Amino acid sequence: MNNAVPSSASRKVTLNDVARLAGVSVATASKALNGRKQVRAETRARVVEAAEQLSFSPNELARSLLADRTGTVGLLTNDLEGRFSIPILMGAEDAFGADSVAVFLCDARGDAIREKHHVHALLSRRVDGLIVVGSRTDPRPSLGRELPVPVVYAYAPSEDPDDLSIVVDNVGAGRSAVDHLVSTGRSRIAHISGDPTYGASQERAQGALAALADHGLELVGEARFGSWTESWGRAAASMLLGQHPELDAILCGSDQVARGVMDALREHGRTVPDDVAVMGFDNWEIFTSGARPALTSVDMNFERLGRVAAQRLFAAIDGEPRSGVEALDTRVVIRGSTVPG
Amino acid sequence: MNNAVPSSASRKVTLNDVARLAGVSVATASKALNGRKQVRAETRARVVEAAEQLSFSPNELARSLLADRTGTVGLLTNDLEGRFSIPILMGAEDAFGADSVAVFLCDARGDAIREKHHVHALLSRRVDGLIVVGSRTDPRPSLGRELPVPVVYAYAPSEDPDDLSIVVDNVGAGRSAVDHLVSTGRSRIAHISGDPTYGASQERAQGALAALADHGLELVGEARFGSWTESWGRAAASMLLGQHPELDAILCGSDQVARGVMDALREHGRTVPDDVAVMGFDNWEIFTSGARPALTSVDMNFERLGRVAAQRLFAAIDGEPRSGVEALDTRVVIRGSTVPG
DNA sequence: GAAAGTGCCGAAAAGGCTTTCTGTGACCGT
DNA sequence: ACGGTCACAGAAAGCCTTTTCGGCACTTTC
Repeated sequence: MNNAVPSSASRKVTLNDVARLAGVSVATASKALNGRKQVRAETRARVVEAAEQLSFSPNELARSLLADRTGTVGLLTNDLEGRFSIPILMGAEDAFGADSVAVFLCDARGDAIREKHHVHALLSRRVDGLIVVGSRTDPRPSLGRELPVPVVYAYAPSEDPDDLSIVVDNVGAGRSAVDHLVSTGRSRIAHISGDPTYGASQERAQGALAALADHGLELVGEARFGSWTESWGRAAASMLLGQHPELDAILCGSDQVARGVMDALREHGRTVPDDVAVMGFDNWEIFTSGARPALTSVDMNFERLGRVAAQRLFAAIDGEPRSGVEALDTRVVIRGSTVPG
Repeated sequence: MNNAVPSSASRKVTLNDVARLAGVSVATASKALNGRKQVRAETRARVVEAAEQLSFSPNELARSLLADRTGTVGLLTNDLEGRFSIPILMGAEDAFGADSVAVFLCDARGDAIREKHHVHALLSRRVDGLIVVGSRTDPRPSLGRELPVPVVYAYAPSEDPDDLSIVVDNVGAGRSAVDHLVSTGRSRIAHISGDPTYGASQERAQGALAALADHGLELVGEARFGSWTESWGRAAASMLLGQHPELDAILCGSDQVARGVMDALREHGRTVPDDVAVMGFDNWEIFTSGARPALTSVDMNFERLGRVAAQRLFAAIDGEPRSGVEALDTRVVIRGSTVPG
């Protein structure tokens, strides 16, 4: 308000300042700093020193305006407090290699209007590409084909098969879970999953059944669906134990459900893993490590998902678009709830 | 490579195109679209229609270059997978009102080098300000006073008292926790906290002791410190119950610890809340709601923290800087683990 | 009926940078 | 000594938008 003192901080040093200090033109200064060839070594040195002395940092805005590339991508999520976007974001950050690219993060909170708004805001800031992260694995509407930048869908695939989507192989995850249980000698395996309206729970169950069939086995009782909560796990496990006391393993739809299941087992006097093996999905560390014993779980490799999505986005930006759904495999993390010791 | 077909997407429509289609100059087009006064209504309408027809979206880069404001802030965190940055980010997004401001998110992962790098990258993209989120409540090094944009520290305060830091009032949180327990008729209160090297655990304990003193009470036994884990909670509670079976409440340093404590209580045949009340800190919903009964906890109001940080940052950008540490109060969320029913 | 005022529009500059193109002097070959 | 390279530096255009300023055609005022 009162004076124009620039907040006592180094104000706006531009290439012009550098050039003046080095006694050259801006053109030469630019070329010197960017390693262009048409500059004498001695001149370049002078410019570089001037730049350092002024701690010059080029204005990326101006640069982007010219280059028509901002080195910026938008990450549009619907799951900010959730489990998926954050590891995916970290993977993406890794893949981008923080040098060159920065990530704009927006949360649409499941609202299509807000999503449109964010897309528009991101585009007007001229992001080079978009990653869209869904909150569940079910297909989601495409942003459309008319966007001026490439888009990669992560976790939740796009409904449009011409888009590129990177997802988790939930069927394979179900298979590998059963494979693991069978490999530890279990044969009377039950399944308590989560919310039946989620594609993830259906797919995991489907994979588990397929694997059981491959091993010549059948599920103990029916697969049970409820919600992704501990209390559902407890309730379902209690019922299950009453009806099928012979079971020797319970495959749970998520780590949270598994925690509830383990609680119920303990209350029923069953021991884990000697008597009954338990495993979950997601490998959410705060749940797996707090369990007694620590919980075996299928890791969804979200960081890798983020990395792959970022790589694909890069490729598309560089003119190598792909389309279709790419499913990434998962990984069983073995802990005490399935193997003793 | 081969052809110049613009990826089958609407390529780069500029104000120039709009102006040409509307039959006016770019200057007029700009004024028309920005609601400036010096344009006839009829002309304005023509421009607006042309803009819509071409689905024109102004290039924020050019605009920012001119205005020397980007409508962009950087959020620098060290806790991406953790508990704090995300709600803070959401609060900040809220406060900014997604219209005008977008957030660059960077994770320094506790590495000072990486942090410097990110700061530089954000500054070269000309963010209008920075929010720095720490991973624990202990003071952290300042980014320095020479930055060209305002900085607000959130959760972890800056070591430099001339910086502005927004933190949680952990002492007050400890006080209000004890106040709640006392108000439900408890008088033999024990405290099992987390990692003693964290300022948060010390401050919460300190607040709890002060409140007890105010009520003419003393802690049952000593405050016990360990780690922020369920297993520590179980172990500590078992010991505690052996030494002080008379206790009627356990205040836990975090919700995770509280979960462990509740497990131990159940195994010792103690009931919650009738026999022993339990409460935690953080109000991490996945822990509080899974507990039996649901866990009373002190909510740290992270979203509000984010909102306030964003508001202060805005004020600073607009030339109203503050400094010092601003502590925000917390809020007890009462559930079944302290009151029956 | 001339001077002043009004309403609307466009030319041009600005913002910081990169790139192309032009220019200059040094050096080469003949 | 002269045309031709070559190495290097600078002028200027361009990216897209906003804003200032001047201009133009009117209308109002005495």
